[in-house]
Amino acid sequence: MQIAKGVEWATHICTILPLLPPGRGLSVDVLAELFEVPSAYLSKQMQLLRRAGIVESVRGKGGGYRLARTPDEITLLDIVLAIEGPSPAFRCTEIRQNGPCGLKRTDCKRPCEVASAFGEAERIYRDALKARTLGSVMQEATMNAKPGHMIDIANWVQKQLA
Amino acid sequence: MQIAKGVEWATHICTILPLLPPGRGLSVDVLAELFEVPSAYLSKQMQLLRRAGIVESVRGKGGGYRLARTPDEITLLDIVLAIEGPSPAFRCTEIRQNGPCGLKRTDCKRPCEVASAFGEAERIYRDALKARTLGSVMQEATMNAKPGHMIDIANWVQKQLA
DNA sequence: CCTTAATCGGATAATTAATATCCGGATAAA
DNA sequence: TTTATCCGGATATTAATTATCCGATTAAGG
Repeated sequence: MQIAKGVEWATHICTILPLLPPGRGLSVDVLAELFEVPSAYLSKQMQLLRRAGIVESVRGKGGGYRLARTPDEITLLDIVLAIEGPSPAFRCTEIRQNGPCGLKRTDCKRPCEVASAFGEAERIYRDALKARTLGSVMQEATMNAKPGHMIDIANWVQKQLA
Repeated sequence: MQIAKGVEWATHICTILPLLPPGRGLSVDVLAELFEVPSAYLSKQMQLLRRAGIVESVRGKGGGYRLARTPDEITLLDIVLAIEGPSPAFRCTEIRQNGPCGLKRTDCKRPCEVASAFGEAERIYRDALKARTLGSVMQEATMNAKPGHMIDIANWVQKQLA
């Protein structure tokens, strides 16, 4: 069970975007350089974030990406769902309907108990991600950061805009 | 993020094994037939369960697999860890150390806040799986099952032993 | 002792998912 | 018009999952 790398990238990037002056955006190339990730692939991830309404894009010269909502209105679950899609991690293949003792379709109105159990755990997982906002992650990161580090980033970002 | 199919198979199989007479085991071929899953691959999954101490194997003629503990002493987390291994789903690649504003290794004593947030959600997920025993899943399945279905399975299993 | 039925574990192949790149088109600023 | 940027489709590469095969070992039963 692996979470896509794009989730890590997207989350870090979303913690950086609020450092921008209002109305401006950061290009994919700048973001890719900031975190040393492949630009063409990152571009795909940013498009997923945009379709999910987490970031918005400005096309053309001087364009780029910026947050579409405030960090407090973005949860980690939003990011996971944007990058990985909505399908649950546990895939029930209904093997209870297989084999010599398999149940008939009509006897399977209720979900399989095994699938239910894993589904419930996954619901709890998603609730935990839903309860964690980007804002709270940023706040924690700012508190723990080496003094001046956030300012360094903000300055570097500013320089890229010119 | 996908959970291996083997987790589904293993869980269903572990709910069947307690139907065996004490001291007997079911062969991989019989188990594979019961659920219509590929026998050679299932064999690998059963070996993983054995190494995790969830089932025990008896080699040679008349041998097979049986539970190594009571269903109440086996949790869904045990099965997931046995099949998927212990590594967490979220992989932190320390991208905070990358790029022009990257932190130095020595400034990264604490875990990254992004990784911590996802790690905490995963801890909650695992706790949920740990709280769910095979016994409780079996109990629920028995209550919801079509009357006589468990007996059908038990009878079919008996027949295979002969 | 020999045959049969079973697991064990290593090697390997096939399939699918994740990661990554490229390019032509659209858009907007200068 | 040129330049910088996102958009989306196509495609390639790499890794993970799924699957198979086979020789070795073990144990039961005649």
